[in-house]
Amino acid sequence: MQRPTIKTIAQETGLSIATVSKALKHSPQVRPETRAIVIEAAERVGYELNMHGVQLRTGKTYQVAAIMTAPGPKQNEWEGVEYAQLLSGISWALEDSPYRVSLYAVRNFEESQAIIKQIVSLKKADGIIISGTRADDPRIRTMQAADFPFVTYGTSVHNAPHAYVDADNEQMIRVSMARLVERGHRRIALLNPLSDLSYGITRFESYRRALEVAGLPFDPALVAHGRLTPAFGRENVLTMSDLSNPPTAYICANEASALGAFSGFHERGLVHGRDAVINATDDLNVSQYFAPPITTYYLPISEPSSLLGTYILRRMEGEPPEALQTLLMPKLIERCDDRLTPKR
Amino acid sequence: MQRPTIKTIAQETGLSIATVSKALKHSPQVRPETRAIVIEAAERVGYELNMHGVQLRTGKTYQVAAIMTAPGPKQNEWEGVEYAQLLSGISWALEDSPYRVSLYAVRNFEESQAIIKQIVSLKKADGIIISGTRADDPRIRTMQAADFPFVTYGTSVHNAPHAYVDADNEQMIRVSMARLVERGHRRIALLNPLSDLSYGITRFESYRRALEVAGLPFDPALVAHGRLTPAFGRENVLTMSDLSNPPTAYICANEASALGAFSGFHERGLVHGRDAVINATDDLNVSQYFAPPITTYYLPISEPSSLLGTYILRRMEGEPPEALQTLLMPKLIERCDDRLTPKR
DNA sequence: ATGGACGATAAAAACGTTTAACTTCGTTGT
DNA sequence: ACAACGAAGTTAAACGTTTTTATCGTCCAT
Repeated sequence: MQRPTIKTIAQETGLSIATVSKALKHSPQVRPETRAIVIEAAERVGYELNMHGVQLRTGKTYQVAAIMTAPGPKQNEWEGVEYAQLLSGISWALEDSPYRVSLYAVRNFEESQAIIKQIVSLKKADGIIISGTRADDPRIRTMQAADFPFVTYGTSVHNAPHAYVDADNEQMIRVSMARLVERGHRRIALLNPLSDLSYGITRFESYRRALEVAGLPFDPALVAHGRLTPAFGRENVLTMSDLSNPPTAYICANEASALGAFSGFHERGLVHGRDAVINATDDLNVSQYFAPPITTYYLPISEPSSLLGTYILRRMEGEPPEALQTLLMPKLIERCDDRLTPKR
Repeated sequence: MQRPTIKTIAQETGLSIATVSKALKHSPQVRPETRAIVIEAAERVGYELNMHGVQLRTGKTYQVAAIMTAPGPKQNEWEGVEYAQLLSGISWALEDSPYRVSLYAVRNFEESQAIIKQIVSLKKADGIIISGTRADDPRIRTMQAADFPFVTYGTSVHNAPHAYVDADNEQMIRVSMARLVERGHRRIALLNPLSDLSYGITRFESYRRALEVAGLPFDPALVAHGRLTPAFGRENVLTMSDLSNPPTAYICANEASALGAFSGFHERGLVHGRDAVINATDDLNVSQYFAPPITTYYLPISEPSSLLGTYILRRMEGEPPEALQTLLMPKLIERCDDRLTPKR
């Protein structure tokens, strides 16, 4: 038995395939009674739309390309693990649509640039979702130049307005800094993402402004930029704690670097809460299991990811990008007082 | 300017589209000189194969469905994070092929079953990769009944032979147990995955056999089955350490539960290496950052994931499943002596 | 010379859908 | 009474491939 097509239904009902096609997509050109007959026949024979025919005819792919930057296979560091949840969130948001998530794993920025050019020029997808945006992101320019629907996880600074979802890094750092200063900290370290990433810049600028507001000096030795692995967190704690005037607080940009920071504490014999404290941003709800649990800004990854999904759908429907911009404020979860208990 | 098709090349060269098509796919029916002309013209006009035409004509989708079971969006526990690396590994393995990874995120086993039936019956992909296999897995039966190419991450017990990749859980537990027994442990806890998962059963059976070999009694109170979240690790340490005769070693099935176990240690005031030790399986190389670092069996996730990719390719080419079965032995990384230092 | 085989290319059909253009027929307005 | 119109369908073309079948020389054996 062959799989039924609209032709099958046409024969079954005595109508033409054109009418069947129109009936199935609720065209006003076909009478309700006729449509009912078609629907009935379709169900009876177990008809399912064959996307290949549609794709060839319409040129639409019904694919949303998710570009995932992950370090190469040799790189066995704990990085980018939140992508799993991100992808599933996007996938669920598209669940009731005809769109599917098509995965493009790339190793670095250049590759993502090349892939995006290819997707855009060869129309390998109808929409693109990217992350790891830069302040001035050439990929965004590529997609905008081709008028190609896309949503970014992360903002950009110098690009024309586009659809995005991001955590409110500016506010997060501002609040975080004020809270630490209020608790007596004067030397606060910032473990930041790579400095070409947009949110790295946002966080850094917010940090500097917060220092100014608090009347504290800026010390470049207390700021590190890098790939947010545990190794990064560990190494920076090791070097910064060796300073003559070491930090009493570390703000880590994610849970991986926070874990690494703990490892550095352990190595140096530092006690959390006595010698210094660690605060982090966490979207996997994992830092509650650290020993001790730490204060975090928690943004469940499911929120931005489902937004990314719905935004790309709406963007592909033609909604203007300005209407599809959201900054989400992570929730402060205070698991520590974060005041240092004086050594005695 | 329209995108060039084989028709464009046909006009350009004065040949028919049939000849062009054959030339491009290296059919022996076309003369080398003719082929050269076609290739030249194709490059000159910038021709790229339009997959939609191919798909409609041949019925092939050039999609590999990756079924990813992740807890629902409400469930904000750290679980399944290794999927990110797994997916990128698969994606890279398919890079030089015309195949793409199409992501299907599901919330539970039943959903994955439904999705697979759909993919198989509606030919929404040419191959499927699943994980979380059960001892007797109905999804495997579905795919085998339809003679549909697939590879599993994880073995099965009662199903007909199929392509799979897995860690050698039997050996891993056997070696792990022998090592702990040798170091004086008599009460060894097993924090195991859900008992309907194939590797949960493998691990459990290996555990029981190892106890027998060592002449140790089996105590059901020392075995827990569950979703491998940090919460699971934590809770089991809390309850097991309250036993009148608590375990002196915990074998955790992944890094998430090991992290949770540490959290339980912290809560109960247990010191790693004095009161008990934690060993774990780790495929993200993260447990080296625990405080203290623990002994783990490390299998870089890139290995199984790239194998999954190449296996599904070979399976789709018609290679028999028996040739596509691999158990990978994780590498023991001893970061602790794991002998208890006696309290004094 | 004739017929057959073969090698190289062309013609045409097919995959399943959408959609522009056309037909048919009943209704409406004048 | 008749043109104009609208509603509801139909016809046919098109999307870009692959593949079966047909065509046309050319070469070779008879």
